[in-house]
Amino acid sequence: MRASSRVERDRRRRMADLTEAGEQLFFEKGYQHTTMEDIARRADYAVGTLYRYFPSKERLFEELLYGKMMDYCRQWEKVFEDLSSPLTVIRSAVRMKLEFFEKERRFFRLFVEEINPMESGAHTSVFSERCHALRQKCRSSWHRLIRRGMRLGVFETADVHLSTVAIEGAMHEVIRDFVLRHPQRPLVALEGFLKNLIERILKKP
Amino acid sequence: MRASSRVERDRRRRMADLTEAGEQLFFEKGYQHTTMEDIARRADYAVGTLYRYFPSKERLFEELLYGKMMDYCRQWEKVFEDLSSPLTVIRSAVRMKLEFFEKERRFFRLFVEEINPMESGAHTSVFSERCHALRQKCRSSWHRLIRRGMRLGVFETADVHLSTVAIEGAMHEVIRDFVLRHPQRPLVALEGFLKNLIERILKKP
Amino acid sequence: MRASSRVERDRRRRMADLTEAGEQLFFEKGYQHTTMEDIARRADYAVGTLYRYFPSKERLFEELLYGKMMDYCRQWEKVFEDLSSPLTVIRSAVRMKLEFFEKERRFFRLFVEEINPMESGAHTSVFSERCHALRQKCRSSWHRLIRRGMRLGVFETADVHLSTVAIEGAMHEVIRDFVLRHPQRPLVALEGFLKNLIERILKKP
Amino acid sequence: MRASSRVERDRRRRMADLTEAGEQLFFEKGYQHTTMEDIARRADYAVGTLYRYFPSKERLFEELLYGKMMDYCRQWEKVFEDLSSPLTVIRSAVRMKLEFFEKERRFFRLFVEEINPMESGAHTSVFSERCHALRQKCRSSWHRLIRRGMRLGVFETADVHLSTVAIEGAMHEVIRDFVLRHPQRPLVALEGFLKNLIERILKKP
DNA sequence: AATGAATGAGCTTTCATTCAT
DNA sequence: TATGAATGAAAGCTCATTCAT
Repeated sequence: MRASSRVERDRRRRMADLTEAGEQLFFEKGYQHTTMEDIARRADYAVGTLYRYFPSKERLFEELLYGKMMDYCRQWEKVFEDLSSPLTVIRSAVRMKLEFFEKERRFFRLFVEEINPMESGAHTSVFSERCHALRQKCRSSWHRLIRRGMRLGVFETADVHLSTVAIEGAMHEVIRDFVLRHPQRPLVALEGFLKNLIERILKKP
Repeated sequence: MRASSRVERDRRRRMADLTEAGEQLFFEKGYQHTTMEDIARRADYAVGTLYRYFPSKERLFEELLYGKMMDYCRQWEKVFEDLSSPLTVIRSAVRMKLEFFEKERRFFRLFVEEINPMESGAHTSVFSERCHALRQKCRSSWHRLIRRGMRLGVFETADVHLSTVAIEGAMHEVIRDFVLRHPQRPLVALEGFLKNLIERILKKP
Repeated sequence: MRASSRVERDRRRRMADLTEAGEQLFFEKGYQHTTMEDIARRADYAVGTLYRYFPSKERLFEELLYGKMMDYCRQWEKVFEDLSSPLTVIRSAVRMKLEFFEKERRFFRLFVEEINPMESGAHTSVFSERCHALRQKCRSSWHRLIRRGMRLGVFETADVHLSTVAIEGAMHEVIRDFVLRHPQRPLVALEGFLKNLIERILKKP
Repeated sequence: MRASSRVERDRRRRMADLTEAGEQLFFEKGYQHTTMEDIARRADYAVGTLYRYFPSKERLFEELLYGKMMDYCRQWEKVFEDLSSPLTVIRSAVRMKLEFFEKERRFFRLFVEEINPMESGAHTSVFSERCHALRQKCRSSWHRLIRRGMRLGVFETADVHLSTVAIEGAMHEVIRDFVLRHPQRPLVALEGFLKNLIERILKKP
């Protein structure tokens, strides 16, 4: 047990090394222009080794993506466990999202450039089932919050799912625009605007 | 002059043939999986001919994109020339967008899957200067409308640019979600929701 | 018509160049150890060109094989058109086979080493449908001849198919053994033995 | 001696485990498509261990082949020790061959698909010297039998070596054809045909 | 101007073998 | 002695682009 757990831990660490190298390179050169050899070299392994850990380039990418989404999701859900006023939760959610994307600025770029569109993916299979599931989970938190707000009479009655989608679309686009325009400025500058935006979308006047 | 204009006309027609073939195939198989030979064959030209009209695959794509954006932009601007109540203009704009994307459902799929993310394009050069310019132009119409609304006291005071970005992000995401969920239903079903959404974002309570 | 026939002819010639290079190399190094690049280089083309003519290495091999089998089959059938005494036909067939394999010594080596076993091919798909069909055709000639000989009372009654198979197996093994033992001696030395062999297998005592 | 013989016995057993696993896999997936890792896993050893017992994949295969050929040879020679009428010996030999191949149907498939052609082996070295030697030994039995038959005036005078080769070629091809056509039927069905075949090839009319 | 055969660098993936533990 | 992670050369195949006709 001792031994196998060390083995397992080492394996995890190596996978992390490799996805880390992948992340760097995907970010620097884009998914298409990153080769498996690039990644291997960056991580200081041989190509063959890569294939001992990931069955394909696509799956390596998926693993990286899933890992980040897990992190994000965990934090997101923690925020929504808070059962105080919906408006408070929204503020926390906005802040959490900005902080996460701040820390993962590189990943966010990757996300909006390559991953998000893959979701619709008639032509790719990178956005796997389990990634979809995570996305659903995050959206469900929104659903529950919005429904609670409606029951409390704080939020206007409207299509819950569409509202969620609209809010996410708006936030992502605003963050993206900001990142592109002000690559150096901290995202937290958007906090006020986004909080207001969501309130306006949801709140009973 | 006579002759050269006929020549020019033929040239345009051929370019249209080729971008049309490209559009079909990019939609069917994705940009990456469409080859120049595919396009040539579909349009019933030779590969070499393609290269007489477009210097590269990327530029062919760009041409296609630019053409669609021009169409879109022209209609968009016409809508915003209307100087009646901002709320009326919004309703027209929503309807126009939905109708355009309805007619160009294929293109819209392409847009959200492949083009939109290219905009940020550290890794591609498909979203050209002139495409950016068109996008700016469309956004400017929003800017002007929102400012007018503010002056009229109909709209709340807020960051004009960010509001524009938020509205566009929200709309695109809602449409995308709808298209994926209900590939057959007409987009016009979203009209009410979107109009309300924008009003809530902008209107003074 | 004129032009397209020239084009077609050129294409044929090029395919012949390439299969010829393939044949040489497959013979020299074996199928497995011959790379597409080897073949391209030998034929003085680029790898890509190879793939304009053959969709895969396997299919290139199959084409080569099929071409040879066609040649063989054509000559074989001509021999069996002769309706004189079955024993005369057998003598012609033996001579024809020896001459063909003499001319195509290289190919015969390839045949017994790599192709023949592929026929059973649980693990390969090089021996295509149409190759099977050709083999059937050749065997049918034997069938007909043997049946005729039986009707004429010259041949003993026995299982026609099994007899054919036995004769072919015996001939191929004898030729193979001879080729390996006496790489320089002409195959025609086997004529007498093989003719006798077949007669003994078939003839009424 | 005591200890080392136990060690030696264990070593034998392990080698048998490994060749057994190899045989299964070579049969299931073909030599080319079977990897050393497959074999190791099937036999429940580590890859490295495989290399402690066999210096290469090729040699592992050779070992397997040699083992089977030894078995075959031993039985074969026993049959030919019988000094009764040559025709009786032929009948026994046919039966023994059919029984052996029946029991080792898997191996026979492997044999005709992959091993037999390797013998001529310009391109492989699997059919080793010692395998050749065994084959020679088996053929020598035929030689002796045929010569005895000639001396006894039962067999026609003919080239002894070529006759042997012809008989073996015919038998193998007939069995192969039968196995492919009737994967389920017992090979013993061929006994009559093969015995007759050989008699006709050898017997004085 | 139109053609389409030719190019060849580049990709992802495989697997027999090694060697530190 | 047994292990199995690491290796890396080499394979088959693709396709944007060129250029002689």
